[in-house]
Amino acid sequence: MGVAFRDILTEFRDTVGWEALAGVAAVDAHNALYQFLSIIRQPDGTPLMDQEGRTTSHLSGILFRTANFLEKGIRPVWVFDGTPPDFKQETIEVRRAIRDRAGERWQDALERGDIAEAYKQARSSSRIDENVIGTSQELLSLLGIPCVQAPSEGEAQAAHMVEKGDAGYVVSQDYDTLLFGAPVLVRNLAVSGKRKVRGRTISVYPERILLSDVLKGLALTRSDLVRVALLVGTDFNSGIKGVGAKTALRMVQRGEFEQTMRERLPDTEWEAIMEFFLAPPATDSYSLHWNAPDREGIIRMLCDRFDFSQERIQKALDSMGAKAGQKTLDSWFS
DNA sequence: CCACGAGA
DNA sequence: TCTCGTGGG
Repeated sequence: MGVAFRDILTEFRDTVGWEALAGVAAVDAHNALYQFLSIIRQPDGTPLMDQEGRTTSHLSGILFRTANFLEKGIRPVWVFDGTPPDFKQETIEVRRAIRDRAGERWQDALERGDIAEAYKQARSSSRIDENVIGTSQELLSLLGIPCVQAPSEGEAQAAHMVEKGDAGYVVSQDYDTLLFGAPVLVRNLAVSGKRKVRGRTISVYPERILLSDVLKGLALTRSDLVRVALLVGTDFNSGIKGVGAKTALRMVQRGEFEQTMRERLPDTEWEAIMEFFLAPPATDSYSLHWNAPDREGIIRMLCDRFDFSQERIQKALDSMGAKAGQKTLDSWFS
């Protein structure tokens, strides 16, 4: 999921403090929701659920993440996916198959009592359905956070909003938004600063990537960067087996892109994908307004409907209210 | 993921 | 005061 650019971007990732991130952040909703759904689980893989068995992991994630963002002076706008381009269909089907298989393996692992495997498979089985989208938007609306509906890919819309200056940066774990032209990408925007990797916990800091640094540092145009992506594989095409980011970069720098595509990926109609990355559908019809959280509405939704603890929710709401009060509601929630 | 309490 | 483990729904 997402273009595998990590190996060529290491030197362009600078860690930044939270204070440098105050301002408007365009959140890649699909990426954030997937993160919440896959990670907010019990050790055996069971997600948070209400008494009726409806998943609530994403609601927990949204609430506390939003509280933290507002506390740190970050005003999020969530950008949701629209209709994917036709050439994404194959990827979508492959992912569905992987997800379904993971669901089966999760059950198998549970029956065997293999908890670690169960957790791993459960994560991969995460699915962002209409219900997740709907309840997420409902909660964000109650929190006073604006949502933008992308005509096509959310990452493209988020990139567009940063290019326009309506947001300072895109928040996503994936690098794809750079391909869509996002001038600034921020990753690892999680509060805890810790992550479990194979049992060990390591510290992670927010990291910022400037597209201009990447292009300058690698001596590439944005089209070239997309060419590298096409060789390693994107959401819209599978790349060349055995070719990673470093090899692909070398190929592009040597001007071997078209020949390599012709020889190794003859069935990929890359011109259309390239055009999509360079000039993706995006809309200007959105309005960004942040409102004070609707405390009672949030409690009705989370506590009355989804069985959240009233005490916990009150505390989270208090932390948001405190910050809002400091700057006066009008200037902050404009 | 995040919050919170226990224990150092 | 900080780290770590656990529960959250």
